[in-house]
Amino acid sequence: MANRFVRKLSGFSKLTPVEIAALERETAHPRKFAARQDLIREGDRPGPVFVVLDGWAFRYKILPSGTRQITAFLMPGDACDLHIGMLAEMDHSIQTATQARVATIARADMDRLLNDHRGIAQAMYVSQLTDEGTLRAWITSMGRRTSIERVAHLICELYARAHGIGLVDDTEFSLPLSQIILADALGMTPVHINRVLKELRLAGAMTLSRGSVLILDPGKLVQIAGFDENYLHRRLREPS
Amino acid sequence: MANRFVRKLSGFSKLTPVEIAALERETAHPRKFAARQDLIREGDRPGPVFVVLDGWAFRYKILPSGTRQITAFLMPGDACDLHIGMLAEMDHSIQTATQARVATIARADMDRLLNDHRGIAQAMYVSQLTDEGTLRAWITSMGRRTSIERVAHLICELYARAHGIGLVDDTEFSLPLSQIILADALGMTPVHINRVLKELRLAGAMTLSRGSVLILDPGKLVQIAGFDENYLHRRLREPS
DNA sequence: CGAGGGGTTGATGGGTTTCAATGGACGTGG
DNA sequence: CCACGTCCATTGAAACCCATCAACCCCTCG
Repeated sequence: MANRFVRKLSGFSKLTPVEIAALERETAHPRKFAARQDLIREGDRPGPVFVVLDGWAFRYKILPSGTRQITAFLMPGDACDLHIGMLAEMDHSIQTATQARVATIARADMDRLLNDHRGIAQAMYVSQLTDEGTLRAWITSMGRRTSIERVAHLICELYARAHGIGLVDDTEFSLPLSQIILADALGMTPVHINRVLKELRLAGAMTLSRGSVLILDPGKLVQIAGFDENYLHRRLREPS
Repeated sequence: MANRFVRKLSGFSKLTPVEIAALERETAHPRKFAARQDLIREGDRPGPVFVVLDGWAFRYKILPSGTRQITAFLMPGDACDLHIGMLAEMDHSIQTATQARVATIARADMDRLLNDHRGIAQAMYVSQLTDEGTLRAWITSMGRRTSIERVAHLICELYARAHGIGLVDDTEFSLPLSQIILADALGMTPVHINRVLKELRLAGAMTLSRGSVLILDPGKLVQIAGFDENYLHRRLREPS
């Protein structure tokens, strides 16, 4: 059974058995990290590419005032930027949210993967465009959606992404993130997140408890969020 | 004299005369667009890569309610994503803000540029990482900065970017964007943008009038914004 | 000269933050 | 096995930032 990374990339491009084997070879020796550990910090000189195989992590920035803004969640299968090694320094930090298994791919190995395997390159580039689309969707949420719409939209996104890598059990999936982390991702206070979650529960749309989301009414949740999954680019382009 | 696109890429990687010539050849025949014209719309099938040589454009998304969120500004020298042609459909729209000259590079030509010229590939990848860093900076602004900090931060960013392509005249630069456009970029209302600009003017930090920004007190503006330009990646990585 | 787009200012209301307090869940050590 | 500390979830009350509504001005352009 392929690991989550292979599974995710397979969703973006048809991979040959040789390509799958190459990816699994490069991620065969992950390292274990405890929760709340920085993989890399803003200002650090970038090293190898990180690939999260199990557990959750997030990208974040700290402001002069000390407040934190989370800019992305990394779930199993997600990787940081391919060309990270070209930069002089990181412009953000990455931290584990839970215990996690993380593989690293050295710059030279990454270049070889991209050059030798057309399918891998294609999948990774689409994956990168999806990450950018997600950043744009987050900006749109923060700028123009109300707090309840924002929360609903994030849950829809995480559900769709978890579904893509086989992490969803019917209408339920594991979301081991505290309300404090959700607040820092959505630009809200933990207090208000709590009230909004209560509202979504009372509306019969969804519940979040003990680290797991239960979707009660998918249609209602999507409608509240105004969710359109096109930015996740799960549909492959057909040859013209 | 090299065009703005070449000038911008030169800031990210040392380009050989051959590479510069190749870039100029590919962008030698720009097309003129009037203001307020969509270059491409959400849902469209992507075509060639766009390169803005003169004038301003922006990426945006429209929500179900009809409100607009701008997710990025394209100033002279900026391009849309390199691998846009791999996607089945666009997840956002791009529109000119002013009259503009825009070149297009076909997918095959772009692949050739990237494969044949190491310097061009490097510059474009760093440029892409910069775009992503900018998206993260915007998320951070929208989530955790007050309205005056947000406005100041955006102006700092645009100043720095304009400076990089030689568009700044000492402490002044052209910013042909209406307060309505700024509002849709910053997740605020035009009314409130207006009040914040007044506040920045009264504080002696900057003024914006008749399409041009005048920085009165750079230190004060940077301090209000909490601006750190590291995410623009203007410092090249030194060999290890 | 009228129409339309953009900039400016005032008054009002509401969505979120802030401050504060309580209780539950969990792990650790006595 | 229970006491204790810590982290997190939850709820209430009050303050505030910003959106909303509305009016008026200026400028440009057909």
